[in-house]
Amino acid sequence: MEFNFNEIDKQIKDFWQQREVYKVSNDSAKPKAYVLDMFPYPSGAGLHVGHPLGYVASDIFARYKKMKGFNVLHPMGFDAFGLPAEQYALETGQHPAVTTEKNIARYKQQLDNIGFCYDWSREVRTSDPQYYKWTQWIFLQLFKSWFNRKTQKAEPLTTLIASFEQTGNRDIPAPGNEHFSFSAEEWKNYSEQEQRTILMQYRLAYLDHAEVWWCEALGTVLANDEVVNGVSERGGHPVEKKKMRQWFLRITEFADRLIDSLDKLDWSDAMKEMQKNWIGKSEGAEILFYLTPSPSPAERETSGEVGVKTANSVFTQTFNEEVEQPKYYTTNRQTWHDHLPKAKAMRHQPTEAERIMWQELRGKKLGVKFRRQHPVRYFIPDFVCLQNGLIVEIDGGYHNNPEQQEKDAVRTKILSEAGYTIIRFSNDEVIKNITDVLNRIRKTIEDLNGRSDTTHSDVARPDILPRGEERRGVIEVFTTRPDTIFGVDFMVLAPEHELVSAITTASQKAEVEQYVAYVKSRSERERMAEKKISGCFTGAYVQHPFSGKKIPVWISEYVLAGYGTGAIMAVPSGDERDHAFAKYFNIPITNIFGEKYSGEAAVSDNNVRIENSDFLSGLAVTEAAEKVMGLLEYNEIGHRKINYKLRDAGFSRQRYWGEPFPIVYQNDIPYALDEAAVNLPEALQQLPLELPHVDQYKPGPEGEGPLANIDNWVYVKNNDGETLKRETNTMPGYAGSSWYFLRYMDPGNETEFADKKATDYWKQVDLYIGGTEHAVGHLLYSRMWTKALHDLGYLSFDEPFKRLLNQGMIQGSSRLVYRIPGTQKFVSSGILKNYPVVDKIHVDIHIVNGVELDIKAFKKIKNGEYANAEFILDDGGKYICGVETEKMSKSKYNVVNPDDIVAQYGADTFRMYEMFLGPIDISKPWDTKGIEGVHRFLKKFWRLFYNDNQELNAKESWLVTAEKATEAELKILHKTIKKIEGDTEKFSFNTAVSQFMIAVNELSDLKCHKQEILDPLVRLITPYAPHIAEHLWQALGGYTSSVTQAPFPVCEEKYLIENRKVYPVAINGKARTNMAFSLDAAQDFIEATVLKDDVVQKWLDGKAPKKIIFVKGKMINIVV
RNA sequence: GCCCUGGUGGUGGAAUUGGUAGACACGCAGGACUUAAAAUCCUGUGAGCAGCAAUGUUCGUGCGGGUUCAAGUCCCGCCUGGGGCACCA
Repeated sequence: MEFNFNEIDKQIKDFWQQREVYKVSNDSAKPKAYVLDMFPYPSGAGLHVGHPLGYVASDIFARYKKMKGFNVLHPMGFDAFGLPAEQYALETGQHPAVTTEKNIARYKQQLDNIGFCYDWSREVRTSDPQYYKWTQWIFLQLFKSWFNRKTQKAEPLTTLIASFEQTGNRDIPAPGNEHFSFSAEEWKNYSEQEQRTILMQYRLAYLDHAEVWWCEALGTVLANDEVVNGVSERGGHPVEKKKMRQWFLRITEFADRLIDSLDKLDWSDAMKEMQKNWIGKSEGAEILFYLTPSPSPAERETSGEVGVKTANSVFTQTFNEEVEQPKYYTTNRQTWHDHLPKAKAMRHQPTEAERIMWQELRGKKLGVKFRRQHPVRYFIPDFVCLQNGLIVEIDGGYHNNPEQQEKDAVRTKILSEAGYTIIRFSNDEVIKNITDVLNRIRKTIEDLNGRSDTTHSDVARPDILPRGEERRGVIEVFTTRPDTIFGVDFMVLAPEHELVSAITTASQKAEVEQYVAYVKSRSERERMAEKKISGCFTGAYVQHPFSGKKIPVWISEYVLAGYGTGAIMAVPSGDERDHAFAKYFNIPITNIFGEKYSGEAAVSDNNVRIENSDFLSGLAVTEAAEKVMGLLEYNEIGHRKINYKLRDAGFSRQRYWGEPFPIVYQNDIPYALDEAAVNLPEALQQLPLELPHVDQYKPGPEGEGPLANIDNWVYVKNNDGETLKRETNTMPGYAGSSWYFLRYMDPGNETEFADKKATDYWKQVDLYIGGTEHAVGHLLYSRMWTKALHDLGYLSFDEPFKRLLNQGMIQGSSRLVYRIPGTQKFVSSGILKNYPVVDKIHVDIHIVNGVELDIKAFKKIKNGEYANAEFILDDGGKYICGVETEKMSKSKYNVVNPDDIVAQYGADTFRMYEMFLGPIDISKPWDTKGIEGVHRFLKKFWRLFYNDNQELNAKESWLVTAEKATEAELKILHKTIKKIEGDTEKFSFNTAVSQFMIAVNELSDLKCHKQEILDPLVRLITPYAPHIAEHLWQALGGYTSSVTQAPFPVCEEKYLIENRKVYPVAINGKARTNMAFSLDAAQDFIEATVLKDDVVQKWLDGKAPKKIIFVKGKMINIVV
């Protein structure tokens, strides 16, 4: 009987379906295993051969675990919201729900063709209202929660509000707005609107502003993907960045936990590395640099610290130009605001010495007005007389230690540079001899009054900073190398930094604006990848906190607004990009590395000593950094800071086909539908908030999504008759995919996203298989959602995927034709070198035979766009296409449909061939050649059971006997069981397939048709080739159960024991001969025997061996 | 640019993790069966050199160095393919 795979596939599928062998129960005495695939987006192109690679792997593993006695959850579903369906709707008018439904039906059929063991009763679809009801619900949990940094957990907002009412936010700074503080009293006095604005700064799902690509011509917001070479992909229209109000998830608060709990996970190091790098934790310091008037011509000439005019005419400013002087206060407004509460607190708890001193100074007792604990610059000195710039400080006894003195020296220096005079007294002096102290203060006041030119420029106390006003007068930078602070030669702000327009001088204005406009058209990636250096001087200067040097402030696209503070201190001698920038713009470079710095390249080595750096000279990098950070903190001009590359996740899309937000706005303040404050009718509070039907998918006004066009949906009336506005954005693709693995556990639940009992039973996904293209995005978001749900008490675990296996991508092998630009002439790839400039055009692989183009078919495609094409053929008279390996996608016309392969070779061949292609985690192009080998193997396997002569019927051709198996046969079987089990456990599926081939080859050679061998062999191959296995299993025993429920065979070591080993014998590491020895032979005996060997003798050539290396069970090496 | 990952015969890949490089397949060549084809089976197949041959011998895992008795595997420096870089999923 012939191996008729098509018939077998069909029969076996029916057999499984009738018996519901894949139905999974949440109630079982067996141990559980959860094996999950990343669910697909059902695209219009259908499933291609790349998708099943991971699915086959997980299916094999799931089946294997089942046979090993586990209750296995192995579900499948669809990530059904997304941009392509909406694009398609825009083009054709077909509703995304309709096309999605159609695509899903096709996907399911394609998946079933391959024989996966999914329990379809657990299918989920993210676009199903019964599913996204819970996506919306989880969103609201995030909206109503905050991250408590003390407990490192998400908590309901109620705990935050309780804390505000008790102590204000002094101990709980708002993420990203740490300077903003209020008291309990103030909190209670805020209006509801103000309170909600504050709460928004804490919510895990919050509103903020962010830039999106905006295309005026299309009237829509575009995805990065839709912007190609700086213009829209559709139509090639210009695009620019536009700020819009968007939802965000505060994933940054979870950054540390996302890093730390990676240790608990069984993921590849590469994957963990990628996640860590994405989160990008780096330790360093934030440092304040105060703006200062530009240096005088004299300062410029003598210091030589400022660049001169270059070819790029960046220093076009003339030296005598009047630069607008910043207005000086004792400190800038921000610092004042930051310090005032602290100063007040200090006033209330004076030390004994301070109390005595204040009694003597207050009320102009010395003739001048003193203030106590009054912020000046970065400090809060004890007593200040603003009239003549005198500061009186009282030090504790600890100021005698050298470290403290050094810190104070810096403080004194900064204040002196600002024009203040500082006198210090110790506690003892004040307490024991206040008269003497006061005399000295009087004397100093007299001296100062006698001085005609009081140089300190502070005039008055500043107003308290209004809430929300940005920091002015100071540039804050983040650096990971505070040790290099004396090497700072210039500052660079991101062009979109909020201070840029404020600090730019009149003469630089035009140039800066031009540069900012240029950058606005550039994507972040372009900016990072750009090798060409560009930038622009703002005309502004800041003052170095330690040296007082005046430092020019530039802007450049290599500094990104979103990272750190959006500003850097540039140290050309220590940073490659800063170095290139300084060289390009001719900015003088300060060398702080001595001989290590050649003048040609920045010193990237961290194992150096800092030189030419005042109090840091001679220190190693880490010592210097510590010292600087200590000084910065003590003097309040900066602080240690841990910075993350990770940004909060943008969570809105100006699109139609996604989950609507269960949010309404009242007076522009967002509320959850069910919040009492907005008083919506009961019916409007219910989830799901269904996506309304639309007939048009055109974007709404002002870049809003299509939902904004539906007035009768957007505007709702509450019970008080007020009109509220709905959120018109929808959620992004990753919303639904961030928690779908939970829904599979309890897919039909109407009252919860999943029953706690179900999540407690299935817990984490034991094995998650998917492509590396999701390495960061999806996995990071899922991890965050799981953590949040765990913290809020809904889950007992806080990591979703215990073990992760990344399948490599199956790439397409694209075919290209080359057109001479502006013509209809196509050049064969063989003679391409004669035509240096050509357009590359993808052609459908189905009209290419190997690499030869079917010219007739080509002329017919695209409605005859190429009907008149001419071809410049190569010598063989053929048109040979170019070949490129790239992602398999519809747009590249390189998609191979698994259905075709299954029809031609059967599902089992397809499954095993995908596995045989190579290691699961390696990317490889799809290539059908070689599939014959796997198919032949299955036929050969079949012939162990049946004579495949077509004329014989099943009974006549049956070969299996009840004969007793030989030692040799048992050895083949058990070695195969061992290898398959080991390979399956470690996902080495390609070598497992090859072991099956070896076993079948060997058994065929032995003409083995014995049930004793073949019965376990059939069970062994079941996970890999379930259809043929089921058929043979039924034929073998007429079993009533399915082989998929049979036990996996067990390897018996007793058949595998070897007592001899053929050793390779090497001379100087090169194998020269083989010699067999018993495994328990003594080393002496082996060495002696080996040396007698003819071949060894020949290579020894009479010389005595220097050394003999014998590794038991491995090899023998003789060193001559 | 940054992060991750790969590079081994004509091709896909294997190599117990430092111990005989090329398992298992594809392809190709030769042969058997057949009127023929398909299917199946057998033999050979990294390259060079020597030899009628058995065989011997040198080279060989992207490139250049290094460590080691021994390197595809470890270290340093390059070249190069692929994936990701936050609105494709």
